[in-house]
Amino acid sequence: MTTTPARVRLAPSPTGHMHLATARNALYNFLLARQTGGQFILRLEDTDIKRTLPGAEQEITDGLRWLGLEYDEGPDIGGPYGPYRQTERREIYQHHAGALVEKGAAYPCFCTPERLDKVRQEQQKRKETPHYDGTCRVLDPGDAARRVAAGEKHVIRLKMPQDGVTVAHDHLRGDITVENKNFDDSILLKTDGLPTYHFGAMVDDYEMKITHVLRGAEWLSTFPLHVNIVRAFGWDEPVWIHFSLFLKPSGKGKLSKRDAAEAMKEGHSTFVKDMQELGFIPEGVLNWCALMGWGVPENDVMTLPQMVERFDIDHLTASPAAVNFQKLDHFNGTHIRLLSTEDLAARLKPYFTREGLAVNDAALLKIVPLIRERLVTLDDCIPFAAFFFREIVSPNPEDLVAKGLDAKQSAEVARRAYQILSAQPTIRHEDAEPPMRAYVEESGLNVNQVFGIVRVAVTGQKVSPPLFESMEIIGKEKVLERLKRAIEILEKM
RNA sequence: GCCCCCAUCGUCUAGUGGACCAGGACGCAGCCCUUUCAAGGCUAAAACCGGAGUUCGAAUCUCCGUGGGGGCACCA
Repeated sequence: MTTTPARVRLAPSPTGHMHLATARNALYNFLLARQTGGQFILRLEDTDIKRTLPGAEQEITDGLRWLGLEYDEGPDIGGPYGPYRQTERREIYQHHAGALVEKGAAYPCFCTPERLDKVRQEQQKRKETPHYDGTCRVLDPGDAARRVAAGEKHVIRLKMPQDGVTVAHDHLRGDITVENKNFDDSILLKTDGLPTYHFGAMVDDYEMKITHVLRGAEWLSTFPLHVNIVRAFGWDEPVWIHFSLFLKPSGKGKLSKRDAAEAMKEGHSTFVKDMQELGFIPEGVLNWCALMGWGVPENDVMTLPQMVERFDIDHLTASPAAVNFQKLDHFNGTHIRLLSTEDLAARLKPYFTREGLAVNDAALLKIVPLIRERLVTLDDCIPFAAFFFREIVSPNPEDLVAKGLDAKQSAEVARRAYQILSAQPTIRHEDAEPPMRAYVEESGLNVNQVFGIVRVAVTGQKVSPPLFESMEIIGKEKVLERLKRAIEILEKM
């Protein structure tokens, strides 16, 4: 276990919806920070102006807060190493890029995008790997400096070593060795003066004193480049960890936008913003995400504090993981069952309100224990408990007819139930159930038939929480009213 | 095409050379409980990608295959 405080960061681009994988990455970073008493930092990699989407930053900060992954430093809360948006850090990158050019480790490049495109196309035609041809690498530094001073458009490229190998060390995967001839002289600073991801991230990780870079495996192929940038400066390297990617449920390819739409049809999503609406709770989502890329031998139901305690960067998984929404359902239901009655009631209330139902708080507190173990998602409270808050229920007439009986016989059962219940001083379940059971005995019918009719009459549905406890909450008056209405329906059949 | 990464039940995973006829979880099947639906309890089926090597001993180390994934932008 790491004991020195870790400074870690989540560095998303505000270019789309906050993805599940971002949540998982945030979680792992958060866990390491909390476990070591370090800091979790949010930094926005917003250097691709064209792709930056309004609202995307808000979605990320909202998503993190909803999940309970509070960050210690970030664009909206500031911190000692700000600003935390890369577009606000231009001079810092320019300063560092200049230093690299000074050292001879980088150089200005005046090639136009059009020329580069042409070169690329020709290379592809010759079935070569596309790469920068090095035209400006060999320019005289003095000439280049004069052209820059004259205001000529240019980018800054890293002067990569051309022979030998680069060995980059990943904490999870060990040494990754790549021959340097496979590298390009990558662009560090774009014509617009903003850094590319590669450069911006390395500079900021250094400036922000990041100790552990925990990110997805999509960065693995550029990892040696990043290491070369850090080494060109002579900076200390952080601990690098590239964890597993999330794959489509089929395991074929990484999650895409299309998969989000597909998942929505089944009441799931790969976007964090949808989770709450779909009735998932942060505890469930977090537990689910945590176990894709990290395995525990036993007791895999964990709350955030428990995860903080047990998380271990030495036991992460390197192989990609196919997402399994059934497992999300399972963890969500499990964590719902772990909530206190008051907590669950408070979380359920908005879902009733959303349906236009007026919630009686005292009743809700009594309802929660009845439906708790039936909920997979919070919005399941509607099919299970909406009837408590409706004035009338409208049962499907056919559902009122018990199996093995006809409408007339069923009406008779309902009438007897009405008599028995109206004769009771109270409708508390301990009072109401014994006489009803006695009636079942003497009638020769079975409990399913009798209780089934009453259930449909009183709740309006075939599936409901336990009948007598439910009737107690609904109240004698309403129960009798609903029974009466059911009798009328049956008599008309 | 080139480069890199990965490989245990259908899926997520435990496993760091002997404690493994491979453990847990989801899902699936059966049973129990039960007024419906759940939840819960019990039981079952289900995996070390293939081949060489190292070793007294390999799921674990090495190599080669195969399969899967990621990347090859003035995107991140």
